Amino acid sequence: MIQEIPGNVRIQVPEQLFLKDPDSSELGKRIVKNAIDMIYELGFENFTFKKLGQQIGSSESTVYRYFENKHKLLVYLINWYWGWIEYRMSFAIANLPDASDQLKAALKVVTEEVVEDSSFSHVNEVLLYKIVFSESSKAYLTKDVDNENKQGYFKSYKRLCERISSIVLTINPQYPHAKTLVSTIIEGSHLQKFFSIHLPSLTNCDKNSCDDTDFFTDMAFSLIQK
Amino acid sequence: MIQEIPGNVRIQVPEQLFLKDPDSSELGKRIVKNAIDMIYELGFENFTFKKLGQQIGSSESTVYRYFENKHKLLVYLINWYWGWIEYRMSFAIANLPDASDQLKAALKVVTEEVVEDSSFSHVNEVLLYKIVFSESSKAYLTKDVDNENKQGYFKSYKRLCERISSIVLTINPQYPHAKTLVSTIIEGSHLQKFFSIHLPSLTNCDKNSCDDTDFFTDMAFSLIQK
DNA sequence: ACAAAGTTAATAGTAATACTACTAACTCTG
DNA sequence: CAGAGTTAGTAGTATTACTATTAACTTTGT
Repeated sequence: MIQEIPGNVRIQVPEQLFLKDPDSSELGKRIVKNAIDMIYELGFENFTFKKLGQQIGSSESTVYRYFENKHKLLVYLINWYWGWIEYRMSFAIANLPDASDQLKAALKVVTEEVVEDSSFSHVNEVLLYKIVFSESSKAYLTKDVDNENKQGYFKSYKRLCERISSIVLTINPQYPHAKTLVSTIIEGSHLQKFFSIHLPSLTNCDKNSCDDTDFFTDMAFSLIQK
Repeated sequence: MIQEIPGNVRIQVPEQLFLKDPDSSELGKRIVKNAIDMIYELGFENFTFKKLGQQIGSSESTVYRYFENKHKLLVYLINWYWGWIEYRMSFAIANLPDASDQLKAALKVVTEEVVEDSSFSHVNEVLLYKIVFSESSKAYLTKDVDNENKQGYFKSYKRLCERISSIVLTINPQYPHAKTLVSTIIEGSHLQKFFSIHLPSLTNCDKNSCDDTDFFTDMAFSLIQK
């Protein structure tokens, strides 16, 4: 069940990722909405600003007025996604007094498949989830990653990992691999989802119900409690 | 310690990945050797056949005679890498009667950093390892993955995972997540290596001694023996 | 020995992509 | 309603991925 997000909340994205805030105009929102549709349809490599311009009945350079290049647009989308996940996680763990319950709830939000569009925004979260698990590593697997990291391109992701790691450390302050564990779980869960669809011989997950939440939750607690 | 590979052994790569076997000529070997150097130097995105042609004192189209495009060249290199790893793994587990010892040895080969060039071939394994952990997921994260999979582009990788999974199942035939566990470990180990260098806040691994073999070995045995 | 056949590699392209400079038009402010 | 600022479209350029053609060299059969 996806947490309903109230109308007065916006997912914040680091402003160095856009030239003009796509959230500030109708055209900007259409750019983001259609970018998600098209990256999902075509894959990131085959997606171009020219095609996007055509799709929104405008021109290539219009898109360039919002985003410097398609790589930054991808990074923008991924930051939006992690911001959204962190928001949902905050709700999921709110008022849970026990750290183990918090970790369970957090891992559920992070590893569970997104199947429902929360429709609180112009963003289609179901498609964005599919983009994230099949394209998001391209955001950091570049030669420019160190520079981009310095400029805050991965802020949202790092903050989310940091928050979950701190729950782990609440459960066991002596556990020395909290960050390694959390990043392995988050990326691993996306990987399994991708494998279940495209390379099924590499996973035990089923295409239709890739339920790896149990697997990764079990992994976390087995390793922490030692 | 890297297993010395005798001169009469060749790492086999599926032949649909090249137009002319680069192992069959001096020029082909120079193409592969320099491709590894340049992909490492420039990153896969900035690497082009034109630049490679210049590097080897030849032309772009010469490279095209060996490889259909740069994506296939990357897939070729990655298949070579996994073929090489499987070869080393075979040696590492040979004559070990106990399945748990076999798994330990296999995970060591798969997760340990490659720091020594075995110099049995024209391939620089240290650089190739760096390419694999920072570029290899681009080989399958494409829109054409299903088709490429059918054509055997990921053969070597799948065979390696299959072999390690079967060791897991020897230890515990009831364990239902053998394949998920193995692919999570292999990809996770590369991810941690990348993070330790470029996004250190996402890992507890150290840049200089990213020793995640213990972490992943512990993970495997904790989950299997339940 | 040497013509025919096959192999190899360089030249010179094309189409598509990523990105930019410039200009026209519209809008907001005093 | 003049002038400043904003927005978006046209028309480019440089680079990239890839291909068609041709020239030259090597091998093979008689």
